[in-house]
Amino acid sequence: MVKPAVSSLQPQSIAETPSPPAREKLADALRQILAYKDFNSITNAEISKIAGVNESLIYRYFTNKRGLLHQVLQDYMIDFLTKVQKELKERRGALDKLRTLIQAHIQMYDGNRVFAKILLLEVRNFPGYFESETYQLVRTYGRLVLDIIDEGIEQNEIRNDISSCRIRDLILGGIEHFCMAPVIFDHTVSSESVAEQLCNLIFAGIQKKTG
Amino acid sequence: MVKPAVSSLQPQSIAETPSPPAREKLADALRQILAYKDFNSITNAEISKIAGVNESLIYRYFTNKRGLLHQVLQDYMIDFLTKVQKELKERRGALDKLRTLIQAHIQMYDGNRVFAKILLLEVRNFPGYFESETYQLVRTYGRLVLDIIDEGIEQNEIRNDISSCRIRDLILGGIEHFCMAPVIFDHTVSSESVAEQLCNLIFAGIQKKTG
Amino acid sequence: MVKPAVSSLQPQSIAETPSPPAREKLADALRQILAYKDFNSITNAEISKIAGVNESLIYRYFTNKRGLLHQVLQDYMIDFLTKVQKELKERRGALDKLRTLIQAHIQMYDGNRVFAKILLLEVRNFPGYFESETYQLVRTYGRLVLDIIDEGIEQNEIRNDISSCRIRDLILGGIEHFCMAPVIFDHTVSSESVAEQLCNLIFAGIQKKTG
Amino acid sequence: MVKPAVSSLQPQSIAETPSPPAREKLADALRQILAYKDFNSITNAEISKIAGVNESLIYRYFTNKRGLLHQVLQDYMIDFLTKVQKELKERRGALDKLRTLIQAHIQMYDGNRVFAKILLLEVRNFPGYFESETYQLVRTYGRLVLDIIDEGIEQNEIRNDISSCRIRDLILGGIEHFCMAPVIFDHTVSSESVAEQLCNLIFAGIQKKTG
DNA sequence: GATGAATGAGACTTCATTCAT
DNA sequence: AATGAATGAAGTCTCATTCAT
Repeated sequence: MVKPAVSSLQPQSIAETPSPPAREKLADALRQILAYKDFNSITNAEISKIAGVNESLIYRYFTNKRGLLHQVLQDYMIDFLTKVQKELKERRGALDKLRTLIQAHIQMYDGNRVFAKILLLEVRNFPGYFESETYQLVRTYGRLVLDIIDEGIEQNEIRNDISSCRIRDLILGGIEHFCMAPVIFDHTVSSESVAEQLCNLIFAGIQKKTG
Repeated sequence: MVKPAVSSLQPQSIAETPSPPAREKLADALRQILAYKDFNSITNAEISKIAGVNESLIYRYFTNKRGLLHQVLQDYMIDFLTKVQKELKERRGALDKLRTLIQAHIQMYDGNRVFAKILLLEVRNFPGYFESETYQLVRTYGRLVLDIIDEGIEQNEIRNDISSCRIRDLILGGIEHFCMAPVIFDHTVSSESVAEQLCNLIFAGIQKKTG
Repeated sequence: MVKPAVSSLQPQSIAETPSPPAREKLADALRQILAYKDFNSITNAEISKIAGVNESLIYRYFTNKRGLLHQVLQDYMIDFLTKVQKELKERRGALDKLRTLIQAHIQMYDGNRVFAKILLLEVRNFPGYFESETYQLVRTYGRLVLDIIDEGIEQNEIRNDISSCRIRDLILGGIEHFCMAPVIFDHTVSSESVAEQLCNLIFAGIQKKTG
Repeated sequence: MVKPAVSSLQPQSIAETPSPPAREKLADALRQILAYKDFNSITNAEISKIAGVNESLIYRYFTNKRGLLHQVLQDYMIDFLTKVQKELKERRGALDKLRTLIQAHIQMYDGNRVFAKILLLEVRNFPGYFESETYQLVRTYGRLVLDIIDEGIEQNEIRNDISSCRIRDLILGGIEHFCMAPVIFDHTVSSESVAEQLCNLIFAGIQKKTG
């Protein structure tokens, strides 16, 4: 009878046995509706109606409505991480890698508004999120950025008098803050020029003064 | 009577006739509960019980539970804005002003966790927020930062080859991203040293290269 | 979603798929409580408690409390109409039919006080009632009476110098006015003798003077 | 804390010391609103706003909202009774008196829709009504009709084989039933011709067969 | 004679969630 | 693997009514 504790979100493990159709249909439906509606305003009834499956299946497959949201976010996150890591493999040097990452990040926010909205607007207000497996994936991404910065410091590309965490905060925070308004008010973004400007600013701040 | 549109949350105007005690009691109660509970988990019953007033007064004075939240945020925001503007009056030069502002901002997130949580976690997922009078106050703050940067550009303190908006995004985004984790996981922050590091980074990025 | 207009009380259609137990339980409960309490004094909580089902089911099955009342009235009305029509089939001649109908009507008011109270006291003050499907049933009954009178006029049993509507008003109004006090103050009625008196009076008034 | 028992309606006595203005304003306001709105949909706030006085005065002057309604009805009833009694003084013979009364009654329903609606639709569903002083006035009217009928029986104008109560029920019920629809759906009534028809019918039924 | 704040209560509405089948 | 009924819990909303001043 008690509300399930927040921590009981059991996002399904990443590799899954052949999904029963209903599972995928529900995730598809939520993605589709999130394009024009905020999560709180979406009802289970709506999701399952669009999915064409029974409402209770949300509970069978995703623990609850939040779990479904987290699953959708997780799927997007895995795709994004995979893509970024692939792109980074072709780069040499921390600054080059950062530029690539920043651009990919902004492009993602611009090109996948559903992903962006979930990440920027929909999950943060739910305390259980920060204990979820999904959040661990987001932290993985944060560590990836941190690793690049640390590599840059080691390679003398990046100044070593400032905590690398702070540098990462600036990069990710800058990107997020910039993208927030376009995502909220549905404006497009010229991702390349913005990435260029942000890199220009950040690199000027973090680059090691040679000589 | 038509249902009030989300945007009509009607935050009370700033200067108010002697507010009835109940109004203040409700706002106090919500502030108090937000210290240990997220907004969604707080019920109207809980708020009014702690306030020691009748539940329906939430609707009389704040339209609904969200409106009460927005009012609380607005009260904090007004205090913060007033404080920052006062401090800025004693500063000369854009960089000095930015340093003052960044430090005040971080100190606020550190010292007033309820304010910080509302701003960083609780309001963004509600679409009506971005049409509220409360959000306009937040934008006022954003413009304040922008004005300082523009002043700095005019005075040749800050480089003019990057949009001032981008600079602002970096500053505010950096602050927010840094403060996010401490706010979520209830860690303290050594606001001075962090402000110092962020200023150091940002100023290196935005300062006009002389010569 | 727009608030449902009063007229959309949506009484369920007469022939229904196997009604879920809860639906019937709620109707039963209201009938039971109406025996000793007026509709306005009955709360949703009381109805659902006696029904042993959840309060919200009132809204699922009947739109609202009024809708439940109308449904109960409609069920009674259908039974009554069916019974009267069956009895009338065995009668020949308008006056004979009227006598049968008048007696059945009074007997119903006497024997089913809940039905009587709803019809005489509880629905009239609600404007939406007169646009409801339930009210249409009541009008159907009115037309039935009218048809008998018209038949009587055609067959020269009933005078043709007075509008048949007026005759119907007299019959139905007389019955209602007579039954009002017994219903309100819970007195019994000797329906046969009263029906006899009313018929005697009315028939004397409406009969065609032969010769 | 308990709801006042229905019987505690204390309609003000008929002759009153010079009414404070507010009292009359409230009654006027209710009369005015009842012209286009049913009693349940009218709020105290609305009444007092239109009256231009404070809401609480309803309680000072009329015990509660119902009391105000009853007072308005009572005022109308007194006027009506006075008028009818005056008209009757000029008539001789029971049938003549009944004709006068029936016509006055229908004319009242037609000419004063607020009075009609209160009497036909708004008070009956409130159990306390039947214990109120106001209802006693209505019964007074009923007795007046009865007295005329009894007089007619004594004078051999009216048949003596039927209870006079039954005759009264037929008269008053017939009038009410006829007027119900016009009042509900706001149609006008040609009171004279209707009165004529009803009298024609009723008199044919109740007249003593001479010879 | 009057006011405005506060109260209590109940209707209404909507959901997420659970459960029996 | 799925379904539909039922539940519990709040938020929302609106009032009549009371009370202190």
